[in-house]
Formats: sequence, structure tokens, C-alpha cells
Amino acid sequence: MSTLKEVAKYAKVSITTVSRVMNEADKVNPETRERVQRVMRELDYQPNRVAQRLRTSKGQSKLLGLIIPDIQNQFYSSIVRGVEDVAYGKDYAVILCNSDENPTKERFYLDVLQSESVDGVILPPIHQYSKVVEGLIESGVPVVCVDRKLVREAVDTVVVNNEKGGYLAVKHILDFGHKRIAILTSSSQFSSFDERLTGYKNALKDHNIALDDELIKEGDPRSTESAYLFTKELLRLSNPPTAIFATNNLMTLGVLEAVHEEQLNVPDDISIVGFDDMPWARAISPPLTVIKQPGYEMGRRATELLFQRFEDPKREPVQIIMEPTLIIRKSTGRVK
Amino acid sequence: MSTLKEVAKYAKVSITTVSRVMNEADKVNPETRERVQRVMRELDYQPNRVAQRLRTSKGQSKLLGLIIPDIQNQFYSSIVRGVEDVAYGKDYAVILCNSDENPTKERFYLDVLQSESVDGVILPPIHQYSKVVEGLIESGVPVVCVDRKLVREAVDTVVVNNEKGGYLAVKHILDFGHKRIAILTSSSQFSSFDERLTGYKNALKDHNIALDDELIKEGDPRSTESAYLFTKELLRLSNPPTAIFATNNLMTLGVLEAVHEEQLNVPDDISIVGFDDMPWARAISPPLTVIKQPGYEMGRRATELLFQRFEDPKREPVQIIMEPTLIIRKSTGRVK
DNA sequence: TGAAAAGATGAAAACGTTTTACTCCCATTA
DNA sequence: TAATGGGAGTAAAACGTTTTCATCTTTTCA
Repeated sequence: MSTLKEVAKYAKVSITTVSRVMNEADKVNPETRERVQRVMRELDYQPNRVAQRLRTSKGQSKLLGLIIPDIQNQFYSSIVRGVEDVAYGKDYAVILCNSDENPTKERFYLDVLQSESVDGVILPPIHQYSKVVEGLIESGVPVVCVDRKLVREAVDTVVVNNEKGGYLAVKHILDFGHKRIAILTSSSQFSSFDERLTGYKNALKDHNIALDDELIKEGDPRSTESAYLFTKELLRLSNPPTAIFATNNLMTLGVLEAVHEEQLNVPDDISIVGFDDMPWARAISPPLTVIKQPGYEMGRRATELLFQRFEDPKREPVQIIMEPTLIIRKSTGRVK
Repeated sequence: MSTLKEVAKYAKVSITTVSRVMNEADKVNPETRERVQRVMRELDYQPNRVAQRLRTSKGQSKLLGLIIPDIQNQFYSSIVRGVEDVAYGKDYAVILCNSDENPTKERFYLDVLQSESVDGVILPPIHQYSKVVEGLIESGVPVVCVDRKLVREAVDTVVVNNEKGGYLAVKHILDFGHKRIAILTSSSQFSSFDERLTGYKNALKDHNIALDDELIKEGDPRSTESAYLFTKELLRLSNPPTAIFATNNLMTLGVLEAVHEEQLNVPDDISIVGFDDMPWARAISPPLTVIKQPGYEMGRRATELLFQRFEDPKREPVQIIMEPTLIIRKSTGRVK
């Protein structure tokens, strides 16, 4: 690859001038500029981003860091795509990291990102109290949380109204007359699942239905398998649920598999509501009723927030709360 | 962030020595080393990767570039995960790029990757003759193609035996006595779809069934919608197919949706075989018969190939051809 | 005992940029 | 006519590393 130096040599100017042509073109004589630009084209000059970055340490790397739990979860790939699209629009590239909810990995990647001096980082924090993230912010790296929030609200955040999502799902089922509604959710580490469970509880309360711990299953939200097993358990109960609310797309898959294996008819024998509107949700039979989170849009908004912070590092942190939508298809129905 | 200089100052040695402690620890006196390391810990020193990279231009960036058509296609997210996992194992991070099969985007990202001086690039080439990719190789950047190959075989490649995949799928259907088998595939730009179509044709030929152009639909493989429309068309034929082979997971979704909408029973009215074994394939009803490509494994192998090339830049390019597997579930059956 | 080898360290150059602080030249103004 | 100012350009420092070369001290061995 050719360098500033070579361009300077062929154009018979100093490297300073060449650099000016790139960055402050108006400050150089039109003729010279013309000549330099021609040489640049001829040599197919591409500025070395590494050198650029070393020199101008703040806000010029044109690199974003994105840490997500697992790219194989389609909800996160939507977010990734949203991030990527707005990044590309600004000539940014993104470094993608899978944390697997593992603090060691998160730590490692955060170190890498920082030492690559990325301009900003987007991530769903692993813990609601995240020293790691706060450290990052303190050391001056712009951060935005997506999907999950920190208890301390001093950071830009884009989440969905999870409580409402949970409420909507359960209310929809209740409206069909169901009384025994099971929920598959995560242990309470993550704000998002916590809130969905709260929504579930509130909906039941509002309909004067007592909570039954038997019907609340908390497991690993990354594991379809565990959801499958839980569903089997639920179905074996002496007084089994007539509806199941699965709080993310992976768990939904486990529920579906178990239910089909038991030859149950959906929705006649059992109603199902999923969380996340995945492409397959409308293609299956019966099409799945779900709570849709706008993953792609969340990724976009988060990235926009990041760029806004680049513009104005002092502005007050913002919390964007997006609306979940209930998409009624055919997997829910009147209780028999 | 603290620098070598600061560490040097506090440890009362030169920066050379500190650098040595990092890179060739055995060449420095144990006592000094000890002292330097303590200071490093105290200052929480993290080497600046940007500076490192600028200095040692070849093969030290600990960054990989990965360009894929679209992360929202789950097959590609499997590949990404495979890449990421072996990269992480070697303390590498990966820059992820979505090309959307768009040469302009590919060009842009390739420039970025090169100017970030990544150690290597993994990608499914957009064209079977790719000047871009060859240029990259010539300028000394290690490249490995995954999922799709170049006609010129002078580059490391990991693909699946697509022809065999197509053959397997169609033979399986033929064995149930089907005579009219439709295929949904892509226009012939991509080696992978080309080969799947060849497999289809060969299987029919081997069973002495004449090709019917009406049953071969070539569209945009990224579009579930177009597959949906094609399926509708097929179903409206005076002599409609009794089985459909969809050559990737997105198209499969379109087929499924159309078939359900027409209230057809699978597999009694129509048999369906998909390509790619996605998590939802076994969760739906009836579970889907598919050709499975080992996406995750392909990502892993590709990355391993890349690391091997770092070790030995001179070695002959290798073509790894992985086996597709037919996974028989319940979406295919005897023709009625 | 003295010369050579080995061990431990440091000064400075280099990587490719951006940026600061100049110099030079010419036009304008008092 | 002398001073001022602006336009166009350059030299050199800086960013944080790695690496080359040099220096000094200690050990080894004939």
C-alpha cells in the first residue's frame, strides 16, 4: 500500500500538504490540490487507519465495538444488523464480540476494544450493576446499553418496555379465559427477563389470579433444551397449564418441540405466546402469536445515540424505551 | 490508559526493557522483570494495539476481517460463531461486515480491513471470478473463502459439497415415488446454488425424469417473500409439483408460509425438503426434513486454515469440502 | 590474567499519520 | 516606504510501540 510519503514524493510537495488535501482541502492551492489528488488516484492511495488512529487518539477510529451474548440468537442478529447499517452509513466498521454472558470474555473484549481505541461501544450489560461498563464510561469511552439496562441510569440506553411486553402477552391469553398460564423465563440476572416476569405477575394480579410457583420456570434463556425440558415437566403436572408464555425466541422453540412431541394441538389443547417475532414465527403452522421487539430498530437507535454522543459528549444520558407489540396469529385461542 | 513510558518511569527502567518484559521475558533479569510486572499490574497497563500494529506491520494485529452477505441469515451466523470461537481462542477479535452481495459494500469493507491491516480475511466471494479477492491475495493479505468458491482454485477454501447436497435431497424425495419435484434456487451467480441445482438435475436424470423448466424457479435467495410467491405460482400450475426443494433456509420459510396458507397438508399433499438445519426445523410441525450444512464447523475450519497460513505463508492452497447430511424428519412422505 | 563471550540494559530510529510552529512571498495599508 | 497580514507551503514533533544497534558489566575459559 502506498503512503503519504510516496504521494508527496510524486506530487513534489511535502507530506503535510498531502495530508491537508485529505483533511482540509480548502487550505491548499487548487492547482496543487488537483495535482496531489491525481497522484493519489494513480497510486490508489488509501490512508492507513492504524496510523491515523495512533495520532488522533480521540474519536477518529471509525470503528465501533459491539458486544452481544450470542450472534446465533436471532434477536441479537437483528440488533447487529441495525448497528451495522447505520455504522456503514457513516463509514464506520464494527468489531463484533460474543460474550456468552461470560464476564471473562466480556472483560477480554472490552480490553481489546479499548486498546483498539474504538470510538464507542454498544452492548447489553451482563449485570445490572456493571463495574466494567462504568469503568469504561469513566475512562471516556462512549457507551450505549441496548436490550438491557444498568440500575444506574447515567448511560445512554435503548430498551424495549419489557414489562409491558410481558403484560400484553399474558393479558392476551387471559382474555381467552385461561387460568393456568405458565411462564418460561430466565433467572433474575438480566433486567429484561426480570421485567417480563413482572409483567406476567401484574397481569395475573389484575385478573385476580393467584401466582402458582409451579408455573414459573426459570432457566438458562440461551438453552432451547432447558425450555423443552421445562415444558415436559409442566405438561406432566397434575393440573397442567393451558397456556405457555415463553420469554424469548430460543425458549419458544423448546416449548414448540415439546408440545408437538406430546401430540398436543395448538391452540386447542394449549395456547402459546412467544417473545421476539422471528422470521419463522409466521411460517409455521399454526402461525405463532408473539410479542415483537423491534430488534433492528433498537440497534439503529442505539448507534444513532452513540453518534450523537460523539457530537456532544456533554449531553445528558438518554433512555429510549421502545414499544413492544402483540402480534396475534393463531397459536392462542379460547380455553376448552 | 497507561503507556510503556509511564511503566518505564515508575519501574525506573527504559521503555525497551518494559517492552522486553512483554515480548521476550526471558531476556531480562528476573528481578527487574518482577519489578516491571508489578508496576504493570499496579498501573493496569494494557498495550496499545494500535501502536503495536503500526510498528509491526505484518501479522500482529490480532484482528480478523469477516465479510458475509447478511448476518440475519442464520446459516451465516453459524459461520460467524465458528470463526469467532476459534479467533477468541487465539486472542483475536473479528471485524464483521455485511456485504448484502453488494460489490460496492464489499469494496468498501475490504479497503477498511486492509487499511486496518487485519491479519487475514474470511469471506464468501460475491462472484466466482473475483478480481477484488485476487487483488487482496496479491497484496499479501491471507484470505480464505468460505461457503462459496472461486473458479481459480489458488485460495484456501471451505465449502460444502453442494452438488451432493442437492442430489441427496432430491433422491430422498424421488425414493418416495415423487415425479414432479420443484426447486427454488438462486440465479447462477453463486457457486453454491449452481451446484445444488446441478445435484437436482443429476438426481432427476439418474431416475429418468425429464427436466421441466416450469418447476425450476430462480430468484433472490435472500428473499423469503420471493420464495413465497414462487410457491404460490407452483401451486397454481395445472400440473403442480408434489414436492418442493428449497435451497436455503430463507426460501424454505417462504415455501412453508405459502403451503400453510393454502391449507395443504405436509407431507400428505406436498413434501418439503429444506437446505440448512436451522434450530426451528425440528421444532415445527411436522419437523422439517433438511440437508444440513455444518455452518459452525465451516467457520471453524476456515479460521483454522487462516491461522495455518499465518504460520506458513508458502503452503499450497487447500480446498476443504465438507459433507452435507440428509436429516430425515417428517415433512417428506410417499406421494399420494 | 586477559580476551572473548554472554547477559543486561538503554538510546534512538522507525511505522504513517496529524498538528504545531514556523518560513517565505506577495499584496495591502498607513 | 515601511509595516502588517494573509496565503501557501514545509519541517519537525508527536502518538505508543518494536527493533536495531550500542554500551557496559559480568562470566567463562585458555
